[in-house]
Amino acid sequence: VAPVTLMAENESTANEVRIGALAQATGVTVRTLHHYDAIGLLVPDARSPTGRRLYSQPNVRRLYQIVALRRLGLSLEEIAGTLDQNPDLIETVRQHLARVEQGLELQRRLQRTLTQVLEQFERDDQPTLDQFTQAIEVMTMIEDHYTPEQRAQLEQRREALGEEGIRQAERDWAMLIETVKTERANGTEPTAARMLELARQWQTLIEQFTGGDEGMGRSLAAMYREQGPKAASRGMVEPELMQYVGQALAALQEAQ
Amino acid sequence: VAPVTLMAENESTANEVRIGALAQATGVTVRTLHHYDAIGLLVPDARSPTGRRLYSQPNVRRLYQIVALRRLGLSLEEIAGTLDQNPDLIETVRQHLARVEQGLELQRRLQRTLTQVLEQFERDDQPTLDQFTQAIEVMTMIEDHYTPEQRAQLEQRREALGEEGIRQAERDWAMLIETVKTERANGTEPTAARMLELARQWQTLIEQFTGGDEGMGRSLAAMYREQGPKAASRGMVEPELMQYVGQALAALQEAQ
DNA sequence: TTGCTCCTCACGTCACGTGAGGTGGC
DNA sequence: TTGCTCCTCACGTCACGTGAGGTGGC
Repeated sequence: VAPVTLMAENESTANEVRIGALAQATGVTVRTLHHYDAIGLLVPDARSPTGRRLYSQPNVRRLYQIVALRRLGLSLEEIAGTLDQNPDLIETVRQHLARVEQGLELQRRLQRTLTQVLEQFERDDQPTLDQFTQAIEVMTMIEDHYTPEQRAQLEQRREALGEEGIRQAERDWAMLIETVKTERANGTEPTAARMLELARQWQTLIEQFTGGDEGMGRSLAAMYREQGPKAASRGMVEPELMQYVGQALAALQEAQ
Repeated sequence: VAPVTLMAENESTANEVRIGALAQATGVTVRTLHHYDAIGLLVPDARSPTGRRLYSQPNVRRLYQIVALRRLGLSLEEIAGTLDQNPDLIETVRQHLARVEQGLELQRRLQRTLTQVLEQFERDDQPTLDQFTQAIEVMTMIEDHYTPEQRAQLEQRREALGEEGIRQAERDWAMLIETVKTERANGTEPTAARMLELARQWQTLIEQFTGGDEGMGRSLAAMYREQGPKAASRGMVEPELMQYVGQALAALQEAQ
């Protein structure tokens, strides 16, 4: 029996390749070929009497195709579909390209967010975790709600203001919000004269931020609408307070 | 017993949040919070007597931090490390940015490969799978071995040649290779006059491809060295034939 | 009694990597 | 007898999604 077995194994080497040789030739691992066999993507045409996988020439050709399509980033399932039901190849690749480009856009966004966050803290000492968290949320919100041009404008304005200017603006806002809160707690009507004056200040601060640009104003408004006042203002303004201020702003509009 | 239980549950709502409310407030799913609990990333400070998770204010704050860091694309493990052993945050982000940029470069490469492959077949009828596989391998090899400038040059040359020109070049190569194969099979010495003439033709075809550019020639040579003649020539030239031609080219050099 | 919230398993995802334990041919 | 190739399980990866089956408070 032994010689016959030997013959069989020897003869087969003519046209059939064993797994190790195939792996080496195509640059994939033996384990990968096991996997492709298991999922039915590439099942060797034959087995030796001792159970070894024997890959035929068509098997080898198919593997080259698999490897090539894998380079394009297609999933094994898509590859199987492409090879077995050969749908429109061009169309498959076109769709895949579209996916890749979407992914690229997301990555670029992430890159911008990371870069901006870094820039903001690079010269500072270590920021606290909460400062950091805030910065990330602000950056993400800006990416979500402003166009590239608007983002460039915001960047310019920040540079023009400088660190001190930004801090001053933050203080201005904090003070104004505190004052409004007090009035509300005291039961002042939103249409009262004192509140109209505060609403005017509110408007001025917003205009300082938008630079009087209407599109910027709309984006800001959309952000408050979609994220809610609390998130959009980084926790500084509760929804109820926003509504109160909204009434005062409306009254101011009418008065003008 | 019942009233006591009720009291406990009611009292706790003052400062502690249940999982549903927390999920809604932060925009994550309940399942995600379960997961963070399971891996120890965010373990609620308390449980109600009936086993419900009760998140304290510090728990909530931590979740906000987790969500923010997750937006940057950090893994949960990295987030845990950042929050618990607070290493240099800036440095962590800087390294992450570097990784993201590496990924971007790979994606851009893939995008180029896909675009080129598409361009090559878009106006044609459906190419065969093998033509397609070949094109992918060629594109990948070009991405691997040529600089962006060289790739632009190649692109220009292709456009200048036009489809017919490219096909002609391919025919020229195929014929020359066939002729050389025959000489070799006939036992012609690589230094024989007939072979020197063929080597001269070989050189001319290479120069046609490189445009006489030295850098391009070096890249081409590196490609043949690193990938092997068979892969680099898309199966047209076996290593033995390449060696034979190499000897003829060397002899030609000396003769000149 | 009927919804709603919450609980704990537990499997599945994608493409393999990495042992573990064993067999067959030089 | 010693390497080397090959074989078949089977667990692990990452961050959850998605049921399955059950409980407690309005």
